[in-house]
Amino acid sequence: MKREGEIEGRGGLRPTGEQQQCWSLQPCQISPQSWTDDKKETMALSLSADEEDYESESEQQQAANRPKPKVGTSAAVKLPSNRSASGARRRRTRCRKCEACLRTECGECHFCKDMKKFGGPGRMKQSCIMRQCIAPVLPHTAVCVVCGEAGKEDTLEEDRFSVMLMECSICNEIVHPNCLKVKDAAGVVNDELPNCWECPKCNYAGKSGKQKRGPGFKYASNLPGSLLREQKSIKEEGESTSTAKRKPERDETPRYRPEERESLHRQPPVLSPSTLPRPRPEDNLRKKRKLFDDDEEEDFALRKKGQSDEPLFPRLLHQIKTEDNQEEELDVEEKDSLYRRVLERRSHIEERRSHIEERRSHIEERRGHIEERRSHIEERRSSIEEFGEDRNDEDPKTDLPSPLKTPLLDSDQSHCSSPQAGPSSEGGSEPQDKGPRPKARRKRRVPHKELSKELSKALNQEIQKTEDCLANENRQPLKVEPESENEEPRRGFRHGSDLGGERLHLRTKEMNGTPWELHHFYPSQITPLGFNRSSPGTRPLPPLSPPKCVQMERHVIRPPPISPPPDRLPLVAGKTHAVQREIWMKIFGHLTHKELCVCMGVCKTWNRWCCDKRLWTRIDLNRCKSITPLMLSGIIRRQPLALDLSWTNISKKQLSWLINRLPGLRVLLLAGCSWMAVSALCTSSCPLLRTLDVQWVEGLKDAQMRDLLSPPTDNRPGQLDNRCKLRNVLDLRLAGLDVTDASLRLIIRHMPLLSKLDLSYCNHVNDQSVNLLTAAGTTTRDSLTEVNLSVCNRVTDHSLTFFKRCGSICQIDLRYCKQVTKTACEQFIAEMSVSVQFGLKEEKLLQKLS
DNA sequence: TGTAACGTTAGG
DNA sequence: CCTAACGTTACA
Repeated sequence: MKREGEIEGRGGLRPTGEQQQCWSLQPCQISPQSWTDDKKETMALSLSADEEDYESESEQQQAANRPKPKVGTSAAVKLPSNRSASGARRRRTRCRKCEACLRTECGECHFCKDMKKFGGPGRMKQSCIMRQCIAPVLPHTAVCVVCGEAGKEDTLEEDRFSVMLMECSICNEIVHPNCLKVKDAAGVVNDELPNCWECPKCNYAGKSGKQKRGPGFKYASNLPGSLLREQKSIKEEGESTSTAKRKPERDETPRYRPEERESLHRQPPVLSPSTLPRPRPEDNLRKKRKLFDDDEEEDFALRKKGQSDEPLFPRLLHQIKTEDNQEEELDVEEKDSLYRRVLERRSHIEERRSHIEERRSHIEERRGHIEERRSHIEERRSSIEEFGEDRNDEDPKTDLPSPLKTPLLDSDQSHCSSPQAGPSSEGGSEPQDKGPRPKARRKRRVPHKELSKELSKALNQEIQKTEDCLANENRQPLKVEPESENEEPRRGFRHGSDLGGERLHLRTKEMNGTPWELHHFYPSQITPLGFNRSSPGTRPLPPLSPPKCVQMERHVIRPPPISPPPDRLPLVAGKTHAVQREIWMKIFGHLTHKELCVCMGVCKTWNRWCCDKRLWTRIDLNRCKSITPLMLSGIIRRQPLALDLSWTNISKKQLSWLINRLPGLRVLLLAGCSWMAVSALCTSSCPLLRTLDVQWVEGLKDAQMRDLLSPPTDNRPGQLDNRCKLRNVLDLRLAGLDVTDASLRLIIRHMPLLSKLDLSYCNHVNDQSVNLLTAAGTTTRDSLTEVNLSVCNRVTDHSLTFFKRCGSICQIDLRYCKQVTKTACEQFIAEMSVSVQFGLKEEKLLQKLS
């Protein structure tokens, strides 16, 4: 019943011209301007609640300019005593219960500033942005147009719906559903607004009114902190929210229900349900549902988004929350889109944050390198001393502030873990607690501006020397492709560095790590609220805009140190700790990455030990919203074998840069990334890659698959290799891609070792595809051990006969394949039992019994 | 198209 | 009566 893209201004009710004709009980006025909205099926309707006794001069004047509505057959009934007469819309009022209503005015927003109490002229007469009611209610004086009584939902526990007042968003009539004569016709409840529906009369007449919104939308959408802007932009960009455009997409790609999601071992994103029935007149009256449960709502909002002050979000959640299954199914799409909007907003903020962070860390990095260079000189002077020194010796705790307490980290933490972090935190319209932070940050930066040009020039030279020096020493590239040099970091450096930060120098040097490494390794820390894991089934924001990685090129990478780490922990007076490094390593092996990061802050030796790549074989940045250069360098330093960058908005450049520096990478997970990013694999070689996960990569189709599998375009000397870049891939995950047999042919040809293939949710995959994979002469016929074809609706029972040809097949996942029957699976088991014993682990999930 | 303005309503 | 602010129009 809800359709996307219907967010509109506070004007709310906007009947179409057609409706307007049937709509005639009250004089209504259509402004000329509103006709332009007609295309969007919207037409402004100026209605006063009691127009019969309200005819202001201005209104009368205006009326002359407006097209007059056609008056219906029935005479306009003036019901001065009954303000709920059809056509006259009751103004809604605050619910006084919702999160927004319970807030106090922010005093900072546009409207607050206008208020007299905040020293403004008081002309705008609008509610504080932060207080715009989520669930505006009918006024207490509203009564049923039929029986003239008020809503009685409070008095009756049972079937409250029939006795509560419902306002039709089309004809504006307020009635008790029970008081309606036509009982078998369907009313469609608008679950975005309390007591709002499309009444049976209007619904039966096929009128489609726009849904009323609560107050606040008109303005909120244009002010900082509003998600509505994003909604709007979504609507505009590619029309992704329009049902018209979504429908074909829906037909192409199999979608699934939330409950199915759980049962699949991988969790692809929530997409639209395959069917989204638009409520039709013949539908029965919707079951009433719990619309506004504040507690639950708040709780949910907190869980999903953090303690946001953004008023829209709880509203969005209303839409998500439903009680009956049918509704739930309907809402998946809505939920998806809503979350996308939320996520989009969030990612935007994250992006900006990370940008700031990047600049700051860049400065840190450079500082660190200057220091490192110094320490290199020191090292040459007395390498023994270098190894012998204990951190405490050279840097007593009294001098070195705890990393957690450095301003930088303070601010990092405030970034990352602030429960306030959220869409609304950006625009400065945030109330109360938001104030000090930006100011504090600005304060820190004040001295930066005092940097003299000469000083910065000298520093830059120093940095350059350091970089050169390191480049020579480490035989590893220190700078990434310098082609897109950007002045931004330099500026940032000039204005943004704090030369007095000797402590920072020390810290950077001592830790040989970055703030990120030490404290931000994990997404749960990086992203506010640990949002990354909270909604496993939700498709995160498609990486529309890759992170701003302009600084990346300039970001210096510290490779793993060449000199072996000390075998024992140096103590004071040249003594060493009794426990050997390898023992420590065993202990560290039991720690989480987060804990390792803490350990890295303990001392220099631990710092090096904890960076041992054995402890970091798998780095998981799944759903980490922004991948910063510091993270990239952290990854390089640890040289993981497995890297999970799924659902991140990593850019092509970043990924390309990474892969080229991770020659030993075995597992690369890029689910849900953009094709733009994934295309980095086309030009880079990762010969040892065993697992490649590109499921749900947007825009990855046959043509892209061809690029991915064709020999590298990179023809640098020594890299000339006509073989497929991914020739050693054993495990390929293509779930949710629009790939056809053309891609499968390429895979068969170029991935001779392919053992596990995930084609779930691939709508184009059919029996012929299975035939290809198992055809005589293909390597996949014998190499395939696990094939996932779940939710491939074109696959039928026939595929099972093809699988009989597979020599090594151990698992065939045909769950949720509509055309695959249980009988066929059983038959497969029976026929295979001659050579191999198979069993059904789940319905249509065939597994070899060992 | 976005925003300022304002008449008027709702609640107390 | 007051204040708050909804829903609309006018205008830049």
